[in-house]
Amino acid sequence: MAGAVRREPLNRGRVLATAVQLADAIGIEALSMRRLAQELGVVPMALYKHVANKDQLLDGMVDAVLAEIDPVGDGPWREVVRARVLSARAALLRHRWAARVIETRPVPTAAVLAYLDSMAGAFRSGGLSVQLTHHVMHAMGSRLLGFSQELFEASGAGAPAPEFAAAFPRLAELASGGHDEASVVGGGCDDRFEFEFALDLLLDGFARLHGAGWAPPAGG
Amino acid sequence: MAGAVRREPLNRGRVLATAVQLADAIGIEALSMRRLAQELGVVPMALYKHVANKDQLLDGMVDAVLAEIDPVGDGPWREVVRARVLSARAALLRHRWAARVIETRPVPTAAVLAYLDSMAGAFRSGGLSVQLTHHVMHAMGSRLLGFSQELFEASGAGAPAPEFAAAFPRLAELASGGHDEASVVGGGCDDRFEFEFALDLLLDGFARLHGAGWAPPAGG
DNA sequence: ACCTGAACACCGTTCAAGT
DNA sequence: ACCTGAACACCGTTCAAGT
Repeated sequence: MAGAVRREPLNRGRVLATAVQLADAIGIEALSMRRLAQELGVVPMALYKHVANKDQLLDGMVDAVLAEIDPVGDGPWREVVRARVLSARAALLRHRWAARVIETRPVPTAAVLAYLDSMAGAFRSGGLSVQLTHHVMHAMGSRLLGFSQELFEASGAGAPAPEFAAAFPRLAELASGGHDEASVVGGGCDDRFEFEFALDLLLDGFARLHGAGWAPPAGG
Repeated sequence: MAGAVRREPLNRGRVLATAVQLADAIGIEALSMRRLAQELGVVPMALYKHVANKDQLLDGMVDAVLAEIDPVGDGPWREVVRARVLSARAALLRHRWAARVIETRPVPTAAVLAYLDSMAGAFRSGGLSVQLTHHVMHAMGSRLLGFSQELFEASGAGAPAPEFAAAFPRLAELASGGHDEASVVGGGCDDRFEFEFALDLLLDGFARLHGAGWAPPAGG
């Protein structure tokens, strides 16, 4: 107990793990280098010995989240892809800020590329041609990583306000009628159902094209 | 010429129009209230008479871009939706920052809701049930507005670097083989083709479900 | 009615030191 | 080798004035 307790020295892993937890807790927009330093009981500049700058911190945080996704499994390509995407989705739901950060990063990290590479491999191993796999990867887009941005938040409350229904009648009828009662506990909508609906629609489409011997359009 | 030239007074429209142009020119991340004020030859605080804060400025900019999208046309729902989505895509390509800002806004503006309402109306007018329209709107996600985030930029150069190909062989083969030569001028990939591939796959899937009398799953 | 100036509480980051 | 302190050039925004 003589003098201050000797802090265990920082390292990159501790910086990243703390950044992930802190972003989970306070949101990504509130995560600053200064706030993170404070959380670690350190002066802001101490972080720069372990992380080149804030961009590299964000990249490291993304990689930490990706590391939580299950590896590709065995079986028919459709099931392999489906299971992995849902595993990715589970990881991103544990860290709500991650989808936005991934979208925002200008250059993908090696871990993101490795993930995408393994997904392309799953389609190719299933027998899809290079060309079809290329288009399929684009068509999946962010769904490969288990997310797709929502243009309108589920917005909690069951029935829309009267002014809303008057101004946007088509949206209002969707909000009230989109799910049968059994699946809507307390109003709102079943995000997992919506995600799987689109995912399966896409996978069905890919399977159909593949089964029909899809080839690039002749003209160009 | 006696004294300073009298500046014409600011108004909300001029603030928003200048903000849109400035974001086109310098990028959204460089667009600050201070930089915009400078562009208008005015002190930063002058803006706050016409726009409550930066969030409201961004909302106004989004609405300005949405106003460039063609209204819904006449015809079969599939064609109506397809044409409108491609019109939205054209508007968003004119303002590359807009997709990111739309994704980022926590609450949709009235103009965004009106747009979505009209798209829901297009599906409903085509005879799709409320339930199917609900899922269809979710499945379209940001594609309703003509964009879908790319996890990897087309990344210009035709053939991937050798180190890349070694580390990510499945991605490398897609990069080189994804398009036939006629459609790939100078390497890279045809974004419009990819967008329409996914769009048509989804629309085909919706039409198939609708034609087959799709109803919500029995169990819940 | 519209614009200004100074100030506040924040950012990420550089540089030159401390132990 | 690792951490610190002071400083720089930025943010968005409030408040109290100016014309």
